[in-house]
Amino acid sequence: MSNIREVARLAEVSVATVSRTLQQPDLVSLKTRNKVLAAVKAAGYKPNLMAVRFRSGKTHNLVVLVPTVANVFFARVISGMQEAAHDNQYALLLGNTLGDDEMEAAYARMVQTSQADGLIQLRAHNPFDALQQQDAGDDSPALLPMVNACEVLDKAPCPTVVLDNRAAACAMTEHLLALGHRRIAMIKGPARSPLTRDRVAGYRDALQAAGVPFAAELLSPGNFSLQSGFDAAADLLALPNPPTAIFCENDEMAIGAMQRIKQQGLRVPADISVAGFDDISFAAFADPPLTTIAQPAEEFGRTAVRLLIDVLEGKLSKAPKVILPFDLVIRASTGPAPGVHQRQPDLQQKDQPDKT
Amino acid sequence: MSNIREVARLAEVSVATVSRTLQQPDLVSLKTRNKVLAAVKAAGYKPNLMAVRFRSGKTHNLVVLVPTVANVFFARVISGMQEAAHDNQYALLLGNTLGDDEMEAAYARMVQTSQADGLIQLRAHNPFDALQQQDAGDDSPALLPMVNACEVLDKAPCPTVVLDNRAAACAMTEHLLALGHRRIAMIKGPARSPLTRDRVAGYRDALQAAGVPFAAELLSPGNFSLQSGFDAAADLLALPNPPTAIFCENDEMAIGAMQRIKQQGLRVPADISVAGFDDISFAAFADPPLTTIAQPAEEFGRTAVRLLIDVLEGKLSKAPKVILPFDLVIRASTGPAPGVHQRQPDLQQKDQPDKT
DNA sequence: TTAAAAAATGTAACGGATTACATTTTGCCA
DNA sequence: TGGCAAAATGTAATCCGTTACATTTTTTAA
Repeated sequence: MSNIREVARLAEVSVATVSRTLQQPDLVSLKTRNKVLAAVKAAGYKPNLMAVRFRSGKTHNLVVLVPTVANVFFARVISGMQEAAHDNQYALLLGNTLGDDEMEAAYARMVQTSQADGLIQLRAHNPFDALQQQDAGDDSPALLPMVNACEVLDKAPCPTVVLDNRAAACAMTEHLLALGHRRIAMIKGPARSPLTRDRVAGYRDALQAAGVPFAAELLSPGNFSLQSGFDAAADLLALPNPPTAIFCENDEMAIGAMQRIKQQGLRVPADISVAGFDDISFAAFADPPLTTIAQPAEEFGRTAVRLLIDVLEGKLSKAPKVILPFDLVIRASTGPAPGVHQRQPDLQQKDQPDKT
Repeated sequence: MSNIREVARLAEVSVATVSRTLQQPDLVSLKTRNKVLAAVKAAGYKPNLMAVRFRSGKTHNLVVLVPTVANVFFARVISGMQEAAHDNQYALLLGNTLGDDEMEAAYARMVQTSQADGLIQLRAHNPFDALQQQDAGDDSPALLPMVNACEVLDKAPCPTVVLDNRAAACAMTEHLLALGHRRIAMIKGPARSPLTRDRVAGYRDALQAAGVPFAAELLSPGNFSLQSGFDAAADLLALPNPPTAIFCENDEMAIGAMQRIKQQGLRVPADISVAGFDDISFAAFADPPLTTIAQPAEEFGRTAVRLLIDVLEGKLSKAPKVILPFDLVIRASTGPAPGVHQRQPDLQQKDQPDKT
């Protein structure tokens, strides 16, 4: 591959002129500019971005730490990130960490070793914690080159992008309560996650407001996989006094749960209502179509990238906390509790899977 | 961040000794080595990988071109790539191209500009074609730093990893024929794709072998999305003589199609059998569980990465074509054709076989 | 026409690690 | 203990753009 000196030789100018022609054309006379551009073309010259970045100290790479790309929701988030990154001339380095702290630390080190400028974390964990703190004696404790999105730390040392999970879970629970349900189960995510904690809190808020006592046995653990929803539903159905509605913390678990319920010969929602969270594409095509909380997944990604770039460019002094809106999407998987006869089901607008 | 000169100063040695201590420790005496390592620790020194890579000319980055990460199958492939890349100290740059040639070319340029060493393409298209060919006068026409996987070009100028789509589609069609189906529809992928062409060919192979005439109206176009399966099924059901089985070229379309079929009041598989392709996680949790062709998605990713690294390291002289195995997974969405009562399927005879 | 200002171009240092080659130190044997 | 080979270490070039500063050319104004 030819380099800038080669081009300079061909155009019979200095390397500085070549560089300027490409970076700040108005500093170069038209005649010289044309000469240089011709030489560039003749030499098939492409600046070595590795060299540019080495010198500038900016890699224009962003690392994304995602528990698993195989999760449909995260895939959408990443899709949004990709879009925003591409628009800003950044590239995305994918870190599929499987929730492993060790692996996350390895990727975080890419920032320290100048392989990437910053990092986006989709899990409630600070990967820099595992690394020895660099120059702690700095006078200006700048923000970490990180953004925490979706599942966020309680006291994140960086900007965050988050949903009001508590309010969303509350809204869904209220929807179920309004349908007459009193025994409402929840299939949770991994226990230690703040996200799960918030959703459980919202669920309890709604129960309390309605004067429905909280029953610990209706809280079932899951891990966001189809199978875990299936298994948790089995446990819930085996209770002496099973629930009439199951609120799952994501759509995969809801689909798994519905599968189990139907296998048992029960009908959704006639016998048991099921609700999900996320509104992945499969939700609208589930049988019955799934009532869920729609999250602006792509917007999470876009916002996270934009915030990170702002941090990197020093445009932020404080770490903002962006709260994105959710939407209660009522489809056919939730209905009146058994025994409750069409008691004015609130705004029952089942949307067809016709619109994507 | 401290650099190698800082460490050299601290350890009172030359920069060369520091570099050797870290790269080829056996060339350095134990005493010096310890001194250097202490200095490294004291300075909190991390080699600037940007500099290392600039000098070595190797970025240790691989670009992945994927039509859409939101596709569950591709997400699994990427997951496998990630694994293999990480094992080999490579990082993955994600290129979500949405099937756009322009975008693909932009990512391919990253290889030319030394932002990445090589590229993996999951679509049947050579992104380097759009770029002006560099040094075509080379005496040794080396392999392109590219691997083409999943959806591959007919005459790929690089290693490929592929499924025998024709055989797989043939196997599934044979399964449906064995169940007594004679009017078997296929919901295709995008028309111009070799992958779709091969699957249609396999479908026709099986029909022909069974002496079942091919009917063009049973070939319905789709684009691998849930919605397109839904729409295509609607069209097929509206035919004067609708199919008794629908073979979809991926699981999403199959799930969409089942949704449509059930909405029409028909039963799967009692009235219509439905088969998919890919065996994504949702397939087993569909209602009914989906009969499909299982592909080793993660293995596609792993193999592609390994092959690419081999190319980059010059270990390959010719471009190998790796064919991965498929598996026919029979679940509950396929059953005997209506009217066929567990009998030998080949006793079925058409009264007036229309010649085409 | 000439001096001064403005525009264009050139020179060379710089960034951080690697490494060929040069130099110094150590180890060993006679 | 001298002398030589081997081991250890040092010096400086190199990778390739960018850019501060220096120099040359052109333009402007008097």
